[in-house]
Amino acid sequence: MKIINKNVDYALRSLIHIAKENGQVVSVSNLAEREKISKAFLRKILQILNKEKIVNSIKGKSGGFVLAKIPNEIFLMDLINIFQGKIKLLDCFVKKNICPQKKECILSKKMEKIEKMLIFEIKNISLASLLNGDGKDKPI
Amino acid sequence: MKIINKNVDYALRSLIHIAKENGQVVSVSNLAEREKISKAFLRKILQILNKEKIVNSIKGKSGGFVLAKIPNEIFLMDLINIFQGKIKLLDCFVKKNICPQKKECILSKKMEKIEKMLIFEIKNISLASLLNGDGKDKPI
DNA sequence: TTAAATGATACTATATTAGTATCATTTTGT
DNA sequence: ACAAAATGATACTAATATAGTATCATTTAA
Repeated sequence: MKIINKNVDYALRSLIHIAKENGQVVSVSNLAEREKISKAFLRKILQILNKEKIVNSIKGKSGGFVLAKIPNEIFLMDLINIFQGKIKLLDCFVKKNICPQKKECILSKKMEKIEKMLIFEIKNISLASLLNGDGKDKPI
Repeated sequence: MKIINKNVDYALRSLIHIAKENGQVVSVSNLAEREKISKAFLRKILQILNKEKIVNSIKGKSGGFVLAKIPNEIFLMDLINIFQGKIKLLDCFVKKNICPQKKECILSKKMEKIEKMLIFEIKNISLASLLNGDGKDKPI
């Protein structure tokens, strides 16, 4: 059971790559070749990142992508939200209320707590912190 | 993006239901009817829980299932492991080492930390704590 | 003016999850 | 004795999500 899928994986690698170019335009061809990822697949991912304003695109020959934000304003959480949808530990429990004998479902309460904690932690992982290696994330 | 699937959902409901019967044998027919879940699907789930020694089965007419452990020795984590496999935030990052310029992949380190925390929290959610509503789990 | 890039979008393939069905065996209740 | 009601094992189908490919249109620098 993996939590993070390939879209997010590749998106993250791409962003790391682009960030390291320090503002220079990076094309999908370039990225694909250097990261050894299918070009067609990467294109789709970068197009989405563009729509979501994580990167900006430069059209035409010698075009490509640059970051649309500084690295410490790009979070792993954003990528997960974009490519996998909002994290929910469970769909059903809260709605279906599996412990109906209680005023409030105990499980759902516990889950909410854990969910919040998980989201809080992931939310703090910025691209910057992955780049510079100081392990520091943007304070809240 | 949901983290917990239907097998785990239904397994948990079934266990809660069985636990409340206080040692009385509960058949799948009974469970299915009362929880409004497909009988065939539930059967498969209970068979797995039996193999995994979470419940014991009583064969033959008026047979069914009882808990094989006391409720505070049954954890949500067990169910997730059984039905969804071990939780991993990522498969790929650690192996593929997406930041090869570093001695150790920063992302993978961060992920490991979060993963451990998540597992720690989930590990402590016992069936007992969902039943009695005191919110207390078995201490470690 | 053409080659190399992205934009939009439709399509296919694979894997996972969800759900159904069936035959065999066990065992209680009549 | 034996039929009914249960589980055991297992194979199968359906639906959904993930992964990956392909194509035509548009843009723009060389």
